[in-house]
Amino acid sequence: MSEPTPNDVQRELIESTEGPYLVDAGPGTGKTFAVTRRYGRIVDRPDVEPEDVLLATFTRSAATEMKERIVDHSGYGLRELADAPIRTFHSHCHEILQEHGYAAPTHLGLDERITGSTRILEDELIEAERFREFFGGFRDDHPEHADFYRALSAPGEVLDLIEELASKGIFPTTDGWYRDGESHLDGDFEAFQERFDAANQPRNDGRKQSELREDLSGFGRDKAYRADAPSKSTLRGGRGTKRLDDDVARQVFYEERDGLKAFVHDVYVEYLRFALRRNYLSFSFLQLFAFVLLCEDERAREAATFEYVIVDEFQDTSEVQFKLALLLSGTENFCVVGDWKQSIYSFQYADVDNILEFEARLERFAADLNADADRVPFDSPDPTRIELRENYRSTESVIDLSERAIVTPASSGDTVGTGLDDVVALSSNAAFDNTVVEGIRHEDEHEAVLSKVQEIVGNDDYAVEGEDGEPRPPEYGDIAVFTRTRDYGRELLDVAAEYDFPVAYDGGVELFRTDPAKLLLAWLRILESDADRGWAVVLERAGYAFDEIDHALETGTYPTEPTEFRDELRELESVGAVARRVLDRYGYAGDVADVLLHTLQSVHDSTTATRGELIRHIERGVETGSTVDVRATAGDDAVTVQTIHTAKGLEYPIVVMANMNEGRFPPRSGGSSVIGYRDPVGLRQRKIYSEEGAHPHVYDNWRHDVIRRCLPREYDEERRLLYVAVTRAESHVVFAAGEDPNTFLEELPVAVEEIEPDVEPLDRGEPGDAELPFAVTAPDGPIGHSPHSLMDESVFEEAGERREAGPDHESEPETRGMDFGSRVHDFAEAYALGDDETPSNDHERRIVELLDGLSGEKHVEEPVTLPIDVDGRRVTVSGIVDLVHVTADRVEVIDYKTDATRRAQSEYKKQLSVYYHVLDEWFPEKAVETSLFYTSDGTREPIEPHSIEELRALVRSAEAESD
DNA sequence: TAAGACCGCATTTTT
DNA sequence: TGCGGTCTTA
Repeated sequence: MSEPTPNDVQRELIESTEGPYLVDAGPGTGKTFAVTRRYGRIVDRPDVEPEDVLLATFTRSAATEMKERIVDHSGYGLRELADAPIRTFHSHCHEILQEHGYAAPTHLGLDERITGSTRILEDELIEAERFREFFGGFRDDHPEHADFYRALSAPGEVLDLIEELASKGIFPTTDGWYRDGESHLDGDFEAFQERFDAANQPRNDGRKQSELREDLSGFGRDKAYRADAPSKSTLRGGRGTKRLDDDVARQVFYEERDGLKAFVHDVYVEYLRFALRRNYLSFSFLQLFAFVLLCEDERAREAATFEYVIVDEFQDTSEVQFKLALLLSGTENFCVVGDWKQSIYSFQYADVDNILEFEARLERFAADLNADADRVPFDSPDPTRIELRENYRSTESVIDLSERAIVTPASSGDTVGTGLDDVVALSSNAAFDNTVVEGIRHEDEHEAVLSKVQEIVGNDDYAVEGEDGEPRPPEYGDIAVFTRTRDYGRELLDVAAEYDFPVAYDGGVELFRTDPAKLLLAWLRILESDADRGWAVVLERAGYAFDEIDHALETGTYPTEPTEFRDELRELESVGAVARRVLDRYGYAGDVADVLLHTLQSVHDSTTATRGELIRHIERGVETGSTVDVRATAGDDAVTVQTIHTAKGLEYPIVVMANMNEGRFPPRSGGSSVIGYRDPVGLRQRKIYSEEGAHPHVYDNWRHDVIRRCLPREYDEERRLLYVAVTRAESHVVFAAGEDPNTFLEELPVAVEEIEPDVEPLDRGEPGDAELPFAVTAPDGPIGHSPHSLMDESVFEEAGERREAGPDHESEPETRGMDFGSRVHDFAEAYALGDDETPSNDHERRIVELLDGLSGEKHVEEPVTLPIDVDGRRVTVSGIVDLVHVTADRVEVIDYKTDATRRAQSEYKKQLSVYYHVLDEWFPEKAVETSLFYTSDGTREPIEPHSIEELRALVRSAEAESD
């Protein structure tokens, strides 16, 4: 498409180069066009050189695109702009540190230096490993923080916190906190109280309790608090009470936090030191040191400032990036461009308030930075606001739909903070508007999507705009299917492959968790040692039943055909050749297979890895779920499948928004994080330790449980995600759901039609899955003979159904169709891939038997019941065994929870007594030991189990309680 | 209207 | 583990 002439608003943006600007640039409004023209206009002036203008972007690809577009429309060539500061924040920070950063750490009191050899650590897995290593040493050196180690389940939680603090501009110094960092850690009581009061208003004219009180109806459920916590009824007041006492706000906010702050401070500053000594910087530390340097070193700042600063995709910037941008501005010529409705990277610390509260933040940040020195030129900034309103991408109907989407509640009870008033209305200038917006629904959602696509292709009802501006019937390549999750995308690809359907995946793939990778791993294991775990997978895949495989593994006699294939593989010299043969055998072709081959080949080439090392590499990849980028091959007429995040910035004539099913992202929360930071409440600890007693124990923090319920629920980002998806569409939007459409789909003005999927298989002449018809005699005859594989759920569904229908299933009451099937499946797959698992039913025990014996620790979730005679009556204690350690002659249950103790987990003695008896029952032939296991530091302490008499007493009292 | 029991479900990805 | 939603009971 040729570049249009700018409209009036674009012209204003292009020509108004002096002073601060906030540009609201909605989707399809020609933002890149205007920004690159603006840049060109600035640098084309005789007194301005490219090095006077910073154009900061969020991603490398955006930077590259900007550069290319500028080259097209300015007097500068690509070569002249090669070193121009058109880059990401991170690479610019790197640049600054390279040039002036040598002594940057000294401003925090650190003696270490940043040198030319300091590396940027890009791989987050490697960083996590380094941090674990660091944290281990830190624990040894700092016993004074022992109380906090006990509250952590993984060091990664601390690293997350450090990165979050860094993204906010909260840094440590060797003897305290940088600038006003500490005040942020303390939080702001007034701000908190406001939220508390808002959540604590009775509703329905005082007839209904406040939201906060209602939320706290689960107070203490599945929790163990210390004795000083108020009881649920004390906290909430008796029945009929409508709100919490005002004093609760104060009670929960003010809490001893010095120890916590000291702990976080020490880890933070020591990790900075560790990284510098190891000569590396993480992405967040890059920004941290650049910020400190620009703040403290006037000469460096003067050298680093620009006459013009333009920030693209401003809605994706973090707080510290906003401040960095200010420090880099030598003048007030500061222009930010973005669209708050497309801010979907909060997990990346993007802070949507940077753009929503731009004016206020600009003033506040500038004032903060100028508090003790004259650092930034913004005196009383009065930014001009420019709104790009003309949409060049979509029809009016699509724009209308997107504007509905941004104000649609994400769930029942979700209140939308923003109204349509906050949305800059866009107008379309599409040539025609024949937009179809529809919803389809069928249980087999993948098939439904594919048949819909088939219906659309070549159909004039879904005509799209051709090159000449005239309508033409759509092709596969015009259609994109968006999903929230990679998993869904992968499932869709699998189904599409069955029909030979032209689809291409675009984005990150958990490469080593794909079927081709699993099969390749199996064959490598076979080549290495004829490993049972390899053969089991291969034979499963080839269609053998458990008994047949059992027989083969026991006797070590494998079917002829795969044995020959193995020998054939042995002849091959390179791992790459092996991989290619294996993938060929199963008919794997296409993007994923290509990337797998490429990845493995490059590992092998670069490190001359042995086969064993390659196996470990894949195993590690499976464990960590590391992803590799797969790009859709351009030029193919194929449907693009991608996550919404990947699709940002792209456009397609037709968008299918898939997986509009019940179940949303949980609102952003600390997850399993124990120590967290939230703006109004500062640094908080979610778990606390008991300080007294022989058995230090970690409890939940009741204060935190109240506080978190006062904070607003964050569904906004989901709405924005939907907005991004819809606004990718030029002409048509199709929503697709499986069983239950979600609230979004229900609330939008979209008719959802129940359709009958009917995908017509295409034959594009590519190899399909190879059938391998060979048989082996099994001793007891096959359980079943349907083709199945460890990767194929349907087999286990069948197995489950058969079992349910069969005569001998009474012994396993929890056996239920799909549920059962997927459990066996998960088990078999996990086991085959090397996870430790303990069988919980006959099927699983069989799998283990046939996949060879296993010793060591196993996670199980086995419900157990222990019948005991109490006062002549037979009662049952029930619970869940969680973690077992088995060796040849000894067995030990490490973690057991009774149903009662699931609610109050401190009742160690009761637990131990119960599992002591359970173990005897389970493993009559092995010596049974009991031990106490603290997750925090891995130590085990023996405890005397209760006698059966004491146990009876416990049961009696438990019964009395429940009466 | 409130409280309790129970069930099902647990991300996205860039530097 | 930990929560939100829904269904059941008070």
